[in-house]
Amino acid sequence: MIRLLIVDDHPIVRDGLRAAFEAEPGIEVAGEAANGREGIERAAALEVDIVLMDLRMPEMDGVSAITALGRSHPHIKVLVLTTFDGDSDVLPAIEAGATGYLLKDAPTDELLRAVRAAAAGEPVLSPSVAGRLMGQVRRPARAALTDRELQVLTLVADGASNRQAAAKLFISEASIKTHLLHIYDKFGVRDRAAAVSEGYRRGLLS
Amino acid sequence: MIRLLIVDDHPIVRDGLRAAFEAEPGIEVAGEAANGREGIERAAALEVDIVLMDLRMPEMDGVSAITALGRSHPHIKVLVLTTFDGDSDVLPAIEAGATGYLLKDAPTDELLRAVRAAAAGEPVLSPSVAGRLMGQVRRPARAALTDRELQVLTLVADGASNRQAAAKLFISEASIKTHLLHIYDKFGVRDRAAAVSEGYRRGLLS
DNA sequence: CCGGGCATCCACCGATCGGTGGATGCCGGG
DNA sequence: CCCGGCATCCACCGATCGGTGGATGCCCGG
Repeated sequence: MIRLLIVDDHPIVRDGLRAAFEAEPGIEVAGEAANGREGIERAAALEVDIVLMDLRMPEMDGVSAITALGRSHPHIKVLVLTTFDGDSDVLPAIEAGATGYLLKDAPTDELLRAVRAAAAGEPVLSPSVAGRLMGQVRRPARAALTDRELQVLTLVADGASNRQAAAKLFISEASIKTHLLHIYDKFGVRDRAAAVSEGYRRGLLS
Repeated sequence: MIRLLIVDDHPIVRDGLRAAFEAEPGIEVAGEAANGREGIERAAALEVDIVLMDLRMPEMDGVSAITALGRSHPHIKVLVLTTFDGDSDVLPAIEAGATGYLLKDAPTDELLRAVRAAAAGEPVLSPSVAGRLMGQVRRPARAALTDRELQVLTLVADGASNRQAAAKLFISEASIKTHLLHIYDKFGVRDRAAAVSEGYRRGLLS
């Protein structure tokens, strides 16, 4: 019997998932949780085998929860189940140790197969995610911004000139420019407007 | 008997909703649809009273579907049911004639009350949406961009200089600058980077 | 102990941008 | 029929930005 934990902040999604598994032989929904923190607690307490985890949740997001679970209970498999095809957390989730990645618009039987596959230790990727993964992996590996660079980018997105950003961060205008140039490099763009755009697309801004 | 149509591109969400209503006396789930186009067809064919409509869907989005339904079948009530609190289509949906607006993380009983209220002709707003509505309404009324302005903004977001944008649109650089100045006005910003940022925040870019 | 990543600073230059103050033609609503 | 919104174009100027090619000090990890 595969013991399952559903972690999602939307009651409706939880209900839908529970309904999908309820009738299924060999799979048992052991419990639910509405955020990452609850998810970690219950995954341990209920001794589950598989966790179905949403990424965007209050309290503690999915990626953090996956990281924590991986440390404390490395035998528990985590299947990420998210709404967004364009979700910017796809890669972080996999890096954090997710066993698989599914989109919520997957048909129910694909869900069931995925859970069984994950229980057997196989990695699971929905086709669209697999495609994105391959595309991203051959890319420069999504250079992450440093804290400082993100601060600068945020200020620029809010309309600050280099001078104003410098004033807010108590550093010189020259440093702002350097940070921006580094950001341009990492993003593969040539000006602040495109950098802001890329920042949103990568989920670094909002 | 209230006849209901569920329109959402995620089978799991449809299942969850169907399960929530199945047991409910006086409410009958007459059918489901996976996108706006199907939704319009089935709403008419199945003679439903209420449509539960997601906004983000392939083929035809929710706002377009609501607009079309409002024209062809004004007596059918549409309840928007979306995942995102920060969804930028909240206002367009209401302008398009949605009877109500709910977030999918609403508890099941709130859903039921909402459907009954909508059937009775009452407008339905989940508290968080009501708050945002009020906040927005007192704001400058979200000046919409013209088609041309949006084209320019999109190009700028992709890193185009004024000159490059001009070349792509077969107009002069001066016109690009004029369009940008109009955009700055409407957005209340002073430079292209902030305009791009605002474009994303308002859901005009992605 | 030394290399490398990070944050910080500097100067100089050409290119671009934003601001101002116009003008024209088209179209649709009052 | 005229006004207003929209798209288009023009010129000019100062401010800002992006590019280049450096430099320093810090701290972490091999």
